[in-house]
Amino acid sequence: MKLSNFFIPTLKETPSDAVIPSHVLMLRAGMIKQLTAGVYSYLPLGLRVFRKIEGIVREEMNRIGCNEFLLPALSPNELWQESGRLDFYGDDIFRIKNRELVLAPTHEEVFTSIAKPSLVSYRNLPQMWYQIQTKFRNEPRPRGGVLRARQFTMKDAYSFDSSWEGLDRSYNLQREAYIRIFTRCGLKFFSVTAFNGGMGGNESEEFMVESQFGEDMVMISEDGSYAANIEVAVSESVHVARVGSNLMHEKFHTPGVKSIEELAEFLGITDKSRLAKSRMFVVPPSGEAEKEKYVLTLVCGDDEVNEAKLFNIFPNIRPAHPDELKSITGADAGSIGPLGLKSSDVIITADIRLKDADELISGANENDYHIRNIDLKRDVDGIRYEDIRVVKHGEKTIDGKSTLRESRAIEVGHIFKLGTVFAERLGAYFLDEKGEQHPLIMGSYGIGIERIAAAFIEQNHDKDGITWSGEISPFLINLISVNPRSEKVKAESDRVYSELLSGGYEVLYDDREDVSPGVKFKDADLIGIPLHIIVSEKNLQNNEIEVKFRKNGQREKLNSDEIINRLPNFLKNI
RNA sequence: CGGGAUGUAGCGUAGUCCGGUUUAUCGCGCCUGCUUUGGGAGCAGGAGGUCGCAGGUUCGAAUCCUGCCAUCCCGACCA
Repeated sequence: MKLSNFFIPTLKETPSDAVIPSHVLMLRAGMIKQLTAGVYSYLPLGLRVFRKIEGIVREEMNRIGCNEFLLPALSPNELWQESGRLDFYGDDIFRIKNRELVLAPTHEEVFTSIAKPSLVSYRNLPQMWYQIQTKFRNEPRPRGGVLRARQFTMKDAYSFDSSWEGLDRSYNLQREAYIRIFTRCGLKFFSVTAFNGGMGGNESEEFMVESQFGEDMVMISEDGSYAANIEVAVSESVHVARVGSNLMHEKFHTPGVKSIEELAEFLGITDKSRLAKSRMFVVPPSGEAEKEKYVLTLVCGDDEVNEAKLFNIFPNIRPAHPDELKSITGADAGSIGPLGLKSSDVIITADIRLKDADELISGANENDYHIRNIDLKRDVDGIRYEDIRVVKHGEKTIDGKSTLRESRAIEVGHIFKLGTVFAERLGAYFLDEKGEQHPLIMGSYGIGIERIAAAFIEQNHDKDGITWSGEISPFLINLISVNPRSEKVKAESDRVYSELLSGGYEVLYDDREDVSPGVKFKDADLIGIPLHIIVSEKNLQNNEIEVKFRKNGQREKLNSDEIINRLPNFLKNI
């Protein structure tokens, strides 16, 4: 490709809207251009990278016997009502105003609707289907360029099995394909156990790239034996010891005390573990016959409730609104607790750290009053103990052998075992060997195409620009004709270019005549193609041309035929 | 949706507090000519603006007031 007719609008200055390195560099290297918040045009150079990533994904999906589809982005409301997700997604789904259609944010429904009339016998199973397609999500806050966009490309795959063992096999095939994909893309990555998002199913793993600009918090053990999204992470639980004094609980006046910090200060203590922190949640009714339920959570004063963990115990749970709080407890936030609740429909759930703890202090469900000497074992009937707290940096792993470190990461892929939720909701059943009907057992597997590119750039850049390597580089070689106005230089660069092309190399040829050498070198470093070949008057006097490795800046001057002969070796080292 | 910030040419910006020699600043980029060609060239000339939008105050508004819109950041949210 000749740069003189390839459109790469590089920018000398950092656009003021971009903050994180991958976003800045994608804009500066002319890969993408923002159209509106969270929506990007892919320019020729960026598209080349995204297409390469798609190519790798496609190869690895095909390798495991996954069938490529291409489904529409437009999708009838009816289908989403059937699965219950029109309401579930709420404002996050784009709706078409003049038709009963949505722009699909994902494709479980549509794929299942295809499976339903076709995968009707165990003889049709298993099947694995995928597509690489544009997704639309009305993200409340897009950020980081293509890291979180409202329109983006996703590889989404779905498996259909007739048994749970079959699901395990499909899941593992996908899992292995993911490892090959991210490895081929040149990412340093790891996987973590993850939140299933409340969509049912059991096992779920996210593929993560560690980055200070990532949106996910993960807990990683120092010995590498454990990694989990903070939403599900567990640690060795340090129990609050039972004192056994059997002191009677008593109410006391705490004027103006609203937070655990204020309570600790009021009491003049620093250890907050016995200050039981209470929060009220509401569980919506799951069926017509059911009533709304309330859940009061208790964690140590120095802990936080993990709402994702809570969601797994109580589906669709949400925090109570202030007015609900008042009517359920009789008090406002800051004064609520497990004793003396106004409503009798409250399930009290304490974190396992507080199992059978006593001498606790909590709100009295009366503004400006707290109660001391609460004994959960003695005073709270029907209390449940669950792991509902957020794990903290520096805690021990659950086996006590290593220490957990908190880190940020970019999620580039997510695989999980959906189970039968969708098949049941959409009525996709098959007959087994005995003629019995069962719902299809599904798995769902996603990869963010642009996110891989962004994550790669986060891991591979320096002060001058991107440092591509491996299979996703837009080109392998950047041929720079330092001064093509010189007949000699032009003739030799043209000759080298055609030799490289006939050798099957992907070459970006900077043949621009009206641009100074400095601009060419700066652009080459910014775009970051791994190997530069430089043809200049100076070197030609010694009958030489030059190779430069973008990443480490190493250079070598040699006769041009020799360079071309040694290219396979040079390219091995990038 | 809460909190913060910003909006001036393709990009980056000065001016805004304290309204008036402002014909809106400067750099990059762009156009023309000449020179230049190993790290974002030099000289000369030139084009390019509803100062986000709408209203208001005023003799006079980029500047003050009101409303709206857009973009970014933090948070909430994000199977």
